[in-house]
Parts: sequence; structure tokens; C-alpha cells
Amino acid sequence: MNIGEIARRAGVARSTVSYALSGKRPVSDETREKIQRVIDDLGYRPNASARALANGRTSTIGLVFPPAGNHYTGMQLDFIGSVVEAAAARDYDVLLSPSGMDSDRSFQRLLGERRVDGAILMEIRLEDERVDHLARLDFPSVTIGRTARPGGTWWVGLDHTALAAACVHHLADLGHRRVAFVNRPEQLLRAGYESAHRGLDGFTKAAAERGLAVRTYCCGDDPASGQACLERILHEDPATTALVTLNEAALGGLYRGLAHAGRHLPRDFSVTGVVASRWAETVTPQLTAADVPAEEMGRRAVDLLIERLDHPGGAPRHHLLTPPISLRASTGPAGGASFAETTPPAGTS
Amino acid sequence: MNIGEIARRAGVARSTVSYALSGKRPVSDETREKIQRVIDDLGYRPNASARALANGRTSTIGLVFPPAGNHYTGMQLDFIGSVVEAAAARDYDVLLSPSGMDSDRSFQRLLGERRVDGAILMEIRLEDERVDHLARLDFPSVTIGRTARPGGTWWVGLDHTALAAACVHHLADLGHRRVAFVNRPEQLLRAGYESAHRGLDGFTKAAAERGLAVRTYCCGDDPASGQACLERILHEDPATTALVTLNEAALGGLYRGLAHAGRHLPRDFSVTGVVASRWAETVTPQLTAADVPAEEMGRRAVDLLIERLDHPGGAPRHHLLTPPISLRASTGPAGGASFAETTPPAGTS
DNA sequence: TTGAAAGCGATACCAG
DNA sequence: CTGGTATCGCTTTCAA
Repeated sequence: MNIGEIARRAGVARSTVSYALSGKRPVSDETREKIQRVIDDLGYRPNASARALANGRTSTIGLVFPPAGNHYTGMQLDFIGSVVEAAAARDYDVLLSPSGMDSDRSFQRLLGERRVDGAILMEIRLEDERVDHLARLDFPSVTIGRTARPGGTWWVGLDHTALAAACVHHLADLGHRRVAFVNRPEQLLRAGYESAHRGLDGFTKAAAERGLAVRTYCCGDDPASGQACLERILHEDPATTALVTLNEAALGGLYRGLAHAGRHLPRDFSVTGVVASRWAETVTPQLTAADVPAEEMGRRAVDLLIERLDHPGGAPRHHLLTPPISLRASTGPAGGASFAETTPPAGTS
Repeated sequence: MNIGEIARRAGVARSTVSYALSGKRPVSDETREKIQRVIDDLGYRPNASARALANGRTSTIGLVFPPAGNHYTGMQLDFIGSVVEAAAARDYDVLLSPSGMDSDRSFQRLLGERRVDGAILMEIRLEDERVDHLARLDFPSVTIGRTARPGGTWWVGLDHTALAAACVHHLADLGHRRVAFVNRPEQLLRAGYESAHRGLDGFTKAAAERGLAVRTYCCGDDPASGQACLERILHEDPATTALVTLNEAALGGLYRGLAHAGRHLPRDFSVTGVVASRWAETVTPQLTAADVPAEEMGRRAVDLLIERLDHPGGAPRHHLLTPPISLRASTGPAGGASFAETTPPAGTS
């Protein structure tokens, strides 16, 4: 079923059917209705490939995120969901590409073969070859996260520096003096992941400002690593009374480690960090955290990209978000239990 | 940059370039190398729309899942991730479509406009108009989950009946006599969601077989609902000593409710269910559960679909999986505390 | 082993 | 207001 067949049955030219559909040229009511009847009868829908070939637009956006092997973090998945829904609302389809490098086959297909009109990139690194690549090609794209020098590019991001600092200040205000930082996996830090770097920076500087004793850790993206990491923390400094984390996937393990060490939240230990609300609310006690507004970020990224597609050559725009800390139940005043002096160090049993 | 330009620069016909690329016709080494050099020089990649138009295949599969408004469950997202990775490994792209009905715009675009070669459907209902629609059109598709009468269709599914029954038997073997069932939200049950129905069935029958006293509940897909649901359970029958759940998103809330009621797992209460392992391992104590093998299911769905695409007309195939229960730490013998008689009912404070 | 040309199914320009 | 036709970039048949 194609446009020629519709034209034949309606007794008009193919171009007339096309114009009746697009409205880009006036068509008499009579003709339009005649055409519409045929279309409804046959359930005709124009072929997307042909249309894309003819007018150079696919009405599809690419969503590029690194392959995760076994598991994605909840946050990554939240972004995917929000981007897809926002795009659907704007009548765009979303093509997924699990690629971490600009040389990945899937990445090449998306861009090189022009399968998409534009792309949204996730999991940005401070130095990101994918971003540079796209910028060089002047390929319309928006990043969720920002590189070291984001000037001239389109992005929506979180102010991880400020967020981590806010966590530190919150803990310092509560009287905590010895605080640990639980980051994403070391391999991601080394690879230059933005959130890991800026978060660490913000934490370190704010802690120095407040004169806190700190230790920083990298931690795998899973509960078992979280538990192991917590054991290390209490082993290396049993007097630690609080931690800040960016690692939502490890959160459950951190909690478990605390429970095993006999530390009761928030009485003798406080936990806070940067985590999407749905995960913060899953743990008990619920996590006091700067909530990552995944839905808003996905929606804004889509809006920016569509704006860029509709108005090529416009000045780069971006959104830097700094969500407030939501007070829940995982932080409390330090010293409630003076734990380190009344019990043996954990992690040694 | 198109195939004509490559042909011109290499001094050959367009068809020769095409054949050099596809290998569907012998091309002399000399010619091929000449062409390849030009291609490498210019970084040429064939246009996907043109190719799709010419040969009728898009090398893209559609992944259809219901719009979730605010949040997807972790399991849904796990499926998405696994399908995307499996497809990428087979050089297929994945187009996402958040649509619950066959009338959704996104659904129509995907199929009607032939944006995809085939589709994978998630969140199947016992009576599913999307599945019927696709079957009528003979559109290549595979479902994750199965309808009431899955004969003649392609699917990969979980034997929820057997899984729920296995949970019941596990608890009964441990001596539990009063057991609750925490299902997905009522609205999904009413809508006929397969897992909710078959799971409930399996639970009910197995419980009857073992002579257990049971209560069944529907519960919203979020921690707050889980907590509320647990309060109701203990309020309506304080002597309940165990529960089975399909609702992974509520799990954190169920645990919290138990903690608030002073029930210690697994000493005075046991929890088990059907949940993907990564979520089962997030909670403390880790959940003894039939692990949903999301990755395997996604991979198998992709394999089945590609098989169906490559060999049209083949006999329908399917995989029914029954993963075993992984013993972790959330279940234990009943009666360890004889809780109901020594403390007031929970949920009344 | 290679070239020429006819589609694939739309869009949009040029005429009338 | 409508029709005819070139065009998008690739695949594949037909001929040499």
C-alpha cells in the first residue's frame, strides 16, 4: 500500500495525496475528503524510510549510553525512560545505542548512516571523544552531563560540585567531623566520568573548608561492593560517623554493611549523597539526599535537542540544575553514640 | 556523500560499489581495493533510509512497553537494557515505543510506517489487543510474557504459576501456616496482566494444597505503597508470619513496614517472591527469591525475533523459563518468635 | 567481471 | 487548485 495506490483509487495525482496529507499546499475540501476516505478504508500510512529519504529527516533521535555489560544503574535507566516518554510526546521515536566510544559499530550506524536527526548522549566524561566527534561534524546533539569545557555545546547537567558540597555542609552542620566519600567505580573515575570527578572535587573542597577529616573511596556499582567498601571505611577509620555517596547502586550494600557493623542510622552513623528519589525512598531509613531529577533532565534534553533541530544555527543553550537536599531519615547529629570508643572497630570480625 | 560519488571517484559504476560492499556478486580484488580506498578516504557510510527503502528491511527492531508515567519498575528497565545489548550484538538497532494500546501514536508509527522489521512486546496481558493486532497482520513479533492462549505465537516467558507455587512450598516447608500474597497494583490485575494473574493463581492453588491460611493483596509499585500494604497485612492478621511478593518496586517498603512493626527477618517473619536478582540483593537481609533472569529473557526474545525475521513462515517457537529459588537470607523457620501472641498487632499505633 | 537502468515510496518543484 | 516529474540514495535485474 503506497501513495500511488491511494492516488489511483482517489482519482488524483500522487502529489495531491502528499499535499493533502502534509497540508503544505491548499487542497479543495472535496478532494481532501475523497482522499481521506480512501486512506481510512485502506488504513494507509506513509512509509517512514521513503519519507526520510525524500525530505532528509527521520523523526528519530538517538540515545547514546555506554554498554553496561551486566547491569545498568537505576539512574541510567531512569534517564532512558524519561527521554523516551518526552520524545514520544513530541512525536519523535528514540533509537537506543549502547556505545561508549565513537568507534562503536552502533554509534557509527546511528550517525554515519543517518538513522537519526540528532542525538542525546549520556554518561559524559570530562574529555569525551564522542562529544568532540559530534561537535566536529556539527551533528545536532545534547549531552546529559557536561565536559570539562562545555562552552559552545548544548547540554543539561547537574552541578555535582555544589551537590557534593551541600552534602558535606549538611553533615558538618550536624557536627560530623570524620566523613567518608563513596564514589563510583575507580575505572569510571579514571575514565574521567564527569559526576565522579566533579562530585569528588566538591566533596574535597567543602570538607577542607569545614576542616573535616576525610577519606575517599571508589566503589563498584553493586551491593556487594558497597558492603565491602563500608567495611573498609570502618576498618580504616572506625571513628568515621558519616558518609556521602554518589553510588546509588551500592547504597543497599552500604546500608547492609552498617547494619552488620551494628551502626544504627541515623543515631550512630549518617548517610547522604546524590541519588534519584525513587532509590532514596527504597532504603530504610530513607536516604536524605540531593534528588537527581531524572525525569526533568530527560525532558529538557529532548526539548533542547528538538529546538536545535528546528532552528539550526541557534546559539548553544544549556540547563545546570542544582536540586536541593531532601531531608529524609538517614542523617542526624553526630556523637549520639560516641560509637568508636565503646565498641571494637568493625570489619575485623 | 553518496554511492554515486564513490563510484565516480573510483571510476566504476554505482552497482559495482554496491556489490563491493555487500559481496552479493564477485568483484575483482583490484576493483574492490580501489573502491575501498575511496570509501576509507571519505569515510563513506551508506544511507540507512535509502537502503531500507530499496530492500525493504530497516535492521531495526521495535521494543514496545507501556508508558509508565512517572516510573518504570527495575525489571522493565532490566529488560530494556538486555534487549538493547542483545540486539546490538546482532547488529540491530532498537526503537523504543512506550505504548500500551494498539492505538497509540507511537505504536502506529512503528508498525504502520514500517520503521521496524519486527517487534518485541513487554508487559503482556492475558487478553492483549496489541498481540492480537500484530497476529492479524502477521507482523513478526515476539512477546516477553504470554497471553491466555499463546498457541501459534512466539514468546519467551516465565512460569509465574510454578514460581509462585514454589515460593509457597518453600514457606510451607519452613512451617509457615499464615501467609500473605503481595501482588502488583490492582489496576494492573484488572487490566489482566499475565504475571499478576498467573502468579496469584499459582499462589492460591499451592496454598490450598498445603492447607495454608492466606490473604492476598494488591499493592502500588512504590515503597510507600509497600509499607502501607504491610501495615494492612499485620493489622488484618497479626499472626501472619510470611509473605510472597511479585512486586519488586514495593519491596523496600515491605521491609520498612516490617522493621517498623518490630518484626525481625528472618527470625519472626519471612519474605520471598519473584524478583530480579539485582533487586533481591539490594535489600537487607537479601531476599530469597525466584530470580527473574531478565538478561536471558531479553537475549532469547531477540534471538527468536531474528530467527523469525530470517526464516519467515517457520513454526512458532517459545521458551518457558522456571528459574529456581535462590536461597538468600530473608526466609526462616516459622514460630521462631511466636510473635503474634507476645506483642500487640502492628499497624495500630 | 562490470555497466546501465528500473525500481523502492515518498516530497516538492515547475507548469498549467 | 491540481497534475506531471525529477529527486533522495541504494539494490538488483538485465545486458554485455
